[in-house]
Amino acid sequence: MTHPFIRKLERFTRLSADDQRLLERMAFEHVRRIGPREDIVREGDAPGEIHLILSGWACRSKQLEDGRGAILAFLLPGDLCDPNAILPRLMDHSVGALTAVSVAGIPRPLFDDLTLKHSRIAQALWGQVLIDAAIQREWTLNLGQRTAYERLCHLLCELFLRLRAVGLTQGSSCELPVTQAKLAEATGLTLVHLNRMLQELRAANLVVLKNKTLTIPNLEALMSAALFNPAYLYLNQAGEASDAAAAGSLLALDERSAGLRP
Amino acid sequence: MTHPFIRKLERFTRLSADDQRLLERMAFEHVRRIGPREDIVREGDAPGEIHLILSGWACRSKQLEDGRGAILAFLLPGDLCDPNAILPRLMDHSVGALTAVSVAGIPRPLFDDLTLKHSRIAQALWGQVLIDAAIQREWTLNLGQRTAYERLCHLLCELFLRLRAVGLTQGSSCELPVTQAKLAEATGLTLVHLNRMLQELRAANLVVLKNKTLTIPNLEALMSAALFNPAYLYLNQAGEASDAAAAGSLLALDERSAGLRP
DNA sequence: CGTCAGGTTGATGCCATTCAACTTAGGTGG
DNA sequence: CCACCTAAGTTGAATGGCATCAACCTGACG
Repeated sequence: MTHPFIRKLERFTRLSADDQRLLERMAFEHVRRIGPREDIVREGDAPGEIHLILSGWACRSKQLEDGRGAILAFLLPGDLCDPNAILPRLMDHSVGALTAVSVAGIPRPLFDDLTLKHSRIAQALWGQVLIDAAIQREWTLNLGQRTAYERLCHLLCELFLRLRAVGLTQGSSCELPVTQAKLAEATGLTLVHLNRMLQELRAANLVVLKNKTLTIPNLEALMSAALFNPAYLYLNQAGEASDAAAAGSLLALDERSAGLRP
Repeated sequence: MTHPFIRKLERFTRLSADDQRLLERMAFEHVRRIGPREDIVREGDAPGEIHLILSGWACRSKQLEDGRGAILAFLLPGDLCDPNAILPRLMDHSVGALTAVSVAGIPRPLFDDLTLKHSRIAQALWGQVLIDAAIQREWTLNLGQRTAYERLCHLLCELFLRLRAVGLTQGSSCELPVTQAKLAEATGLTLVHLNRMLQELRAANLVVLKNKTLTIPNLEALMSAALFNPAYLYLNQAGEASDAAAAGSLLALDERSAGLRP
């Protein structure tokens, strides 16, 4: 019974049962709980820990001096917050919690030791970094070339597929615990215009969004409206198309980390 | 007399003289020459080599199905073309030469051996990957939040500073061997509008651009117009503020690689 | 019951696109 | 050497996508 984040790490390299156990223990021995609008890491920090999201949503964000700011990435369970920290560098952006979040905050020395002795684990982690980079490139394309409408379609597709990959979907639905304001920040649109695009999407019957729950009646159609090509997510073929009902993994995750709360 | 790309790699970790020699030999034993509009790596490739740019300009680019496409990054001497290849994965985008380019195409087996035995080198390379990721994030912010005018300012600032970091500037000037069409693709603007922004920049006396040569009379002013914060480039303080005249490194690079041409 | 965050709607205007033409410079062949 | 061609850059006018400003609505909550 492997955890979602471990399955996610195995997208590249197979991890031995030993490696897996080690990772799990490491992660669940350093759980930290973070409230909805708190920061996990702040710009300029010299982070002493590597943060791995266990549950909840977070985002990378960066501000201009005059106050304008953007969300640069959404971080979902299984995602690394600060790969930068793997090599000692200051953060060039912040990571903030969008919902209540539980993260594993693994101290650098421990982490270094882990990756040094277990090259497979190191490799798996670097794989995540490369996927993150691929996603960032796709976002660049998104903002540069797609229309507002396509942009929103694309973002919703990506989030849904990424959630499904870690077993956080139920059929054609998933949680979307973010405000429209946040979606606007992520798509480079104003709140007003994002709202209008969303309504067009609803009118076209491409999405149902109510009570923080997103339902995609026809994923194919949404993907085609978004000009979405999932290659950049490097999902495994069959294995990751499973949802929570099949994997039962969301609960497993939450029970575990909750159990460790002080 | 170290090469620019080696100095660049040392932005994080110090490399031993041994490491440096090894790297140089490795690079210059596998030089490949590539013409102006040729591809270095193509989307979907399963690359057998790691490519390092020795001279010339290249770019990452990605297309949508309907033909729209964007430049996602400019690659300058010292940059890695396909960090993705460090772990075995298909390319999710293409890398094309913008000018005549000479690249070191290091075969994977050799490369793996190198990084395995010399952890410092591996670390230095991963550092580059992380800088690339930071640049990509800044581009996301650029496209999402900055106006067309600021966007162009920002791009020119970044290119100038990155070139200066590898000794490819002369005073306040550098080569800018790309067409306006390419700048438009990189900023998410139309060619027409980019041209107009460029003229505004000229009128404001912030840049002089003629014959593929960019001159920035007042870098401070340009940076301020761009809301430019250089932190994300992770430049060293003093060392990398040197230009070609001081370092004499551009010539060194070109002579070497040219000498190896078949 | 007031307050506040989140969401929705309308009117207006500007930034950037689109379409279309024209200029300039470099290169090639007759 | 000029005639022609093409890539690159420049300019004008009209359109439209998205931003801006400003209300107003809704439900949750103390």
